[in-house]
Amino acid sequence: MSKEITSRAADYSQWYNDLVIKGSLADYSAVRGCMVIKPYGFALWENMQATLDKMFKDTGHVNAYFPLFIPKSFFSKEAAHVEGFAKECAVVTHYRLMNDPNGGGVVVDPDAKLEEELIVRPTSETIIWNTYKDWIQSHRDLPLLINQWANVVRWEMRTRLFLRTTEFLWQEGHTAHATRQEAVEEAERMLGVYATFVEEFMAVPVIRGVKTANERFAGAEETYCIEAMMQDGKALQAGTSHFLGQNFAKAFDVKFSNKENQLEYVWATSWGMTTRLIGALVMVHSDDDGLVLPPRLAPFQVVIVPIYKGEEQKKLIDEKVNGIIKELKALGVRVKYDDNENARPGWKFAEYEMKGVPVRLAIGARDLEQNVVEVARRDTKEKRVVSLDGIAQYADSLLKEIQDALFNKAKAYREEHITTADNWDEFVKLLDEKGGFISAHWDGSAETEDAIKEKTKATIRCIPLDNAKEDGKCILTGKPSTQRVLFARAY
RNA sequence: CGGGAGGUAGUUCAGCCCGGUAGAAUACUUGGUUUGGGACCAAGGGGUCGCAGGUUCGAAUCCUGUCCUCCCGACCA
Repeated sequence: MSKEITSRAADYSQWYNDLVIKGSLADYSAVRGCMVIKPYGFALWENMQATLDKMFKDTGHVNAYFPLFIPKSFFSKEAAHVEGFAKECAVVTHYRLMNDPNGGGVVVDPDAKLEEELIVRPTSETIIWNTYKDWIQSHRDLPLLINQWANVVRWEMRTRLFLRTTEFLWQEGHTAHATRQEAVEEAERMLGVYATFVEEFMAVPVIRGVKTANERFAGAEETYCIEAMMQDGKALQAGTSHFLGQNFAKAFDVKFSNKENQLEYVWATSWGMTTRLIGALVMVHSDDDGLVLPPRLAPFQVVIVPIYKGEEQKKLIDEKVNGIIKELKALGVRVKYDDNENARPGWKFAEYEMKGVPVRLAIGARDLEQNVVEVARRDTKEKRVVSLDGIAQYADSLLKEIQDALFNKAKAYREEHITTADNWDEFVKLLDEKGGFISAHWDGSAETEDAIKEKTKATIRCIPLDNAKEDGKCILTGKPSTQRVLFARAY
């Protein structure tokens, strides 16, 4: 990487950190690599959770909860899985503290050593499949469609707010099926759910695809993914859905009797989305004035700021605003009336822009006289004076307009940043100067993929699902290829 | 784990090179005036300068060690 690109990346990181912190989403905590999600950020997460949870239930899933701790031995049952996760786990070795006999503090009681260490889950496949073994006997027990909302811990070397924290919140779906076909369909269905959520609610366009063998989840036969493009031209994996084949069923001996009374291993999927998506939201839509949140997920969709001198004016404004709030709520709009006397209007304007509230209404005595209100939209920063008559409907339709505008803007940016490259020089130049996805031929071998990563830091983000077949030559080796794949530098 | 930067008031940082009473902005408290884009005036509270040693009459400042944080890389959702 050139010096210039390195410093640009650092600037972008700084920009991103500032947005997250000043936008009141989260902050660093006292614990290495962990963050505190603040109430505003958590409200955003709750909206995301609620939306996804409904989508899961609409597709037949139910929620359950499995333990935080996983016996170490469970990890040795699936070889590929342990290979993928063993290096980055927090391990519980003791269960008691004691006063330090040498003075002051508290130390781990050496007598309280656990017989078998417990792993703080980095993902729950093992504990869940150990449980499924007891739950599945017959084809009548299938399919088993379960989701869990939980926290997991991965001891990553380097962390970034939301994008890669030591502890993060997520949902993980774990399903069991009688046939390969059914499991594959489930994995594809959930990828569709994710794509719909990210595009329609987060207003972030994604590319649906499958991972190459190198990038596949540890223990999966196929990993489906959605890939998004950030404003700095780097890619971000926004969700994955795995077809696990019979790997975990075999590792944990989960068999069922089919209709012919023959024992078969079940077929599995798992799929997950995390608080990382909040980072994606920030990186895709925000600008130098702060966050820009999509209306469908914003904790507050409309904020109303009164401007007044004296109690009398305030009273008149309150009266009018209460009516508007009622109408907005009837339309299902999340609205906040900020009549806090301690902050002045200008301060509030800046504050809500920083927090990314999609629509702001400013209403003062002057407006009341003329029966109007100032409407400001966050995405374009456009201000317009609008009649108070029908203002709720106006705001509501403006929210929909903003939602669409955000998606279209992000999509236009994404489209501009998918470029084809037909030879190595072009490929490298695009990566260094433009970034984004680069559509290029690859000979299909893991060695070539590794070599490209080694040379450029770019990885194959995905092989798009609707990929057109096209004969060509691999950009690195010149060997024949049947289709283009998407490369990018990624988070 | 490698490379870089840094740890001083709640926060952001100056002071360090060249040792001599602990600073600014902002935030906070009180009072007043303000209120259409982060107001102003006045008064006030708040820091064992990351930690431990060393040099010195004297250390935020120099030396040694150590811990932690951020950024870049490797790893990853």
